[in-house]
Amino acid sequence: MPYNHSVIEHKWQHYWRVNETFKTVENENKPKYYALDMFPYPSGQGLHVGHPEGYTATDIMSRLKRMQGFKVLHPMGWDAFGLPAEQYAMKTGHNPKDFTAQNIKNFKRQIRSLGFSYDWSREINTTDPEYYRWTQWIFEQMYKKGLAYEKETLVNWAPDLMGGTVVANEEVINGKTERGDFPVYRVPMKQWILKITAYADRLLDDLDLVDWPDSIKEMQRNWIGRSIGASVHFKVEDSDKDIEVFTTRPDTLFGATYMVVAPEHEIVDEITTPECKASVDEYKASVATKSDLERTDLNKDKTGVFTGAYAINPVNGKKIPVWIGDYVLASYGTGAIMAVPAHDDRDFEFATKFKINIMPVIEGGDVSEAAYTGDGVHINSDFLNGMDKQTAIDTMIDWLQEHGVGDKKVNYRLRDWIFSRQRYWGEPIPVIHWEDGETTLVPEDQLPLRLPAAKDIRPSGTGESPLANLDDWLNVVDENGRKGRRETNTMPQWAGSSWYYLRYIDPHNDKAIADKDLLKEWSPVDLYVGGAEHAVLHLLYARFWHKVLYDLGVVSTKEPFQKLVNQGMILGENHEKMSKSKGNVVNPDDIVEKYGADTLRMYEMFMGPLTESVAWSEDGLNGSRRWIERVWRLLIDDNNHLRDRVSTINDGALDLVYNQTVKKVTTDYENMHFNTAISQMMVFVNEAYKADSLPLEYMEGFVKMLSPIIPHVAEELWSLLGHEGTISYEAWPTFDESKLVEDTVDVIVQINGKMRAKLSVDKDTDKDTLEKLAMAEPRIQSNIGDKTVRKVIVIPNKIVNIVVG
RNA sequence: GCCGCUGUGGCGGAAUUGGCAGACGCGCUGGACUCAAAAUCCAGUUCCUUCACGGGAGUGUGGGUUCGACCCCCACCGGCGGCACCA
Repeated sequence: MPYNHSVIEHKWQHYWRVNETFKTVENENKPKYYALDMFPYPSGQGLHVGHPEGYTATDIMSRLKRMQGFKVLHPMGWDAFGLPAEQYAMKTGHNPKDFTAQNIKNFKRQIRSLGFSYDWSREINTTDPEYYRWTQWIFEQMYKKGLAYEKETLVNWAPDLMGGTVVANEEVINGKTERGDFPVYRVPMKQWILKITAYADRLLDDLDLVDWPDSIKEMQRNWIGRSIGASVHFKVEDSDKDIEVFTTRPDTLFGATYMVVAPEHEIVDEITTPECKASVDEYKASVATKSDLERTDLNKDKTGVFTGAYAINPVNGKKIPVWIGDYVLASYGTGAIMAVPAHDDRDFEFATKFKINIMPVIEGGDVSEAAYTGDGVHINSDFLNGMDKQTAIDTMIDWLQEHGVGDKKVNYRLRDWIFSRQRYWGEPIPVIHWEDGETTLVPEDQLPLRLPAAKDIRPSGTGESPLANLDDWLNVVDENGRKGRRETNTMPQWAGSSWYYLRYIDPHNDKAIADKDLLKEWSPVDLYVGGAEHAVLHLLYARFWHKVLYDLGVVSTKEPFQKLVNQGMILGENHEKMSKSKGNVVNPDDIVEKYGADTLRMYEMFMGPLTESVAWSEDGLNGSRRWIERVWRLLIDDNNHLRDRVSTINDGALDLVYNQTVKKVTTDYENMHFNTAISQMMVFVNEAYKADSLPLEYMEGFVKMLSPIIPHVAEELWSLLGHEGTISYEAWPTFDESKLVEDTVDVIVQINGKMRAKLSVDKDTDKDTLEKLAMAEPRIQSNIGDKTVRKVIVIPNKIVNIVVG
């Protein structure tokens, strides 16, 4: 019978399900392996062919490890809060809960059809109250530790998104929202904030502990953006006010010829002179209405106005003007800078435009042309004269400390995480605001604070979430009759995904986020696979929460994800990103139906390295299908019986290639080089087709090696080879090193580095013999001709290179 | 602009430590099987040159180190990703 994917795949998926083949067993005396996929947001569009690429990779690793004697945790779940469900609900009047449940059902059907070895008894869903109960619990622990606080702050307000909502810095791309591309404005609002900056150093330094792609580590380092410098205090002339600045170049303090303060800085109104008040107010107003995009991208031209005030440069007592300008950000450092136009490009541009004095303090460059930002000998700098940059920096910091006007200081580009969202479909923040001004947490024993059912979700119109419309839920009264109002903000989508990998370890625990011993047994995640788009957002937040839980004694590892792999993108056949509008989207359902899940899995692993982006090819897919059929025909005849060629007779013809294949496939799998592992198995099959007899032992080993990639076919072949039950826990094949040793080797003979002949000689033939044999080759002789042999390099078993000239 | 990655046949991609460039697959060409076609099996397939043996060129470009470079170094060009007034 020819290979019938549909019958086989249904048969084995059913078998795995009823036998609970992949149920994780705890407390077994085996090494553990935790293989995790980034769980999906169950969108209405269903699965995309990009999803199974990463899922297949972790599935191969899970199946390999089981056969290598590991206990494996390989779960799946749903990151199901999120914007699209709420948008859909608002548009249609449906409930996001029902809509989400329906999408999950479809996603689960699709994922199951691909034959992944998930332990579905551990499935989690971030929108399940029994799950978000613990998301809220973690928030409460943060609140108690002072890591969650409310503050009136400048937020990224996107009035056109979902009836108006606040988005995190990380969700703003070029001054527009990541989702939907709406303009973002900076407005003050009271928000919940998580103090991620308190962990900045550890988030940076502990990157050294994990095995992640360098690019991701680098992106996180840049995002955290630690810079070391100094703070310097400048007195405002004729006032008791003081302006503190942060600078990485305290060595250039003698070149500071003016200061700039962010327009939003509170000191602006205090120091602005009456003559300048009108122009300052006008400037502040114009800045306030600008979106971030207009302040940055669209307007590279520097703007600003003079406040009328002067500050005193502490190092030389000179009077310098204080300006305001929006090129200084209120949110970084102290919101004020000392400007050194001679040695900073931005200050140079500003000073040139406003004709402010430019004073060089380092030799090199020409300050009439451009700022000089390189190293050099300091000049015009009193006690720093003659020093290089680093010496001058150290000397100046000492001076500032001695005179009490400054100190060494570290600053971060990373800002605290604005955690509130003005949305319905998210975890309610478990907080009550009382009429007397007190703010309390919902007591832990009353968690989860459930999201109220709502038929009609509408924007509140006030900038608050739709929860503000739901009076029954909103208003509370305590035992003393004190009235309170629930927090109407909900958590961002990143909340549930910041700790889900822990819940899989003990998903039904109603006493704790997970049992402490089980957390110890399974942490950390050994392999985490997902897209690079989460490089900073999800991965930084999850690391932050993990460290908080570490400090609370909940988890025992410093880092959550030991090894991280980013799979590449699967592009459309036209080499462009798959999208509906381009019409190049491939639906996995169609592929599974027509070719089978095994073909899809095999093709996605064979098309190129896991980490690279590769274009889809229907021909390539078809080739994978044909190879599976070729494997099938190698072993199975037309009557669905094992071929007679498969027997216990071993004539030795396949010894070498089989042992090579076991060795290469094993190491390639372990290094996740699936494309080359497959090509080695293809080589093996090509050899097997030429062999007279197919030793049973080798065929069984081969089927085992196939099983992580094409598990349904492998299970069926395993049965046809005469075995009962599943192949999933059979011992991984081993190779015989002695069979890999060949007695003769090919040695290349080169002339001036160009290959001219090949010698087939006994292994370990000595240098002299090799040289003589090489010289005796007719082709070598004719190539040397009448030229002089200058030198002969001989590397036994490899090469003879004859240098002539 | 800055940071990181990347560049190999008609296509997807291999090449462990500096040692046969192009494994494996797709496509294409030829042969076997067939009345015929499809499927399958076998063989060939970097380019130029040669009937052939052979010879020459060749891993984005230019240079360098080396007996020998896809691999190491320098400069440049193209592609992808990230950051982008962060003082």
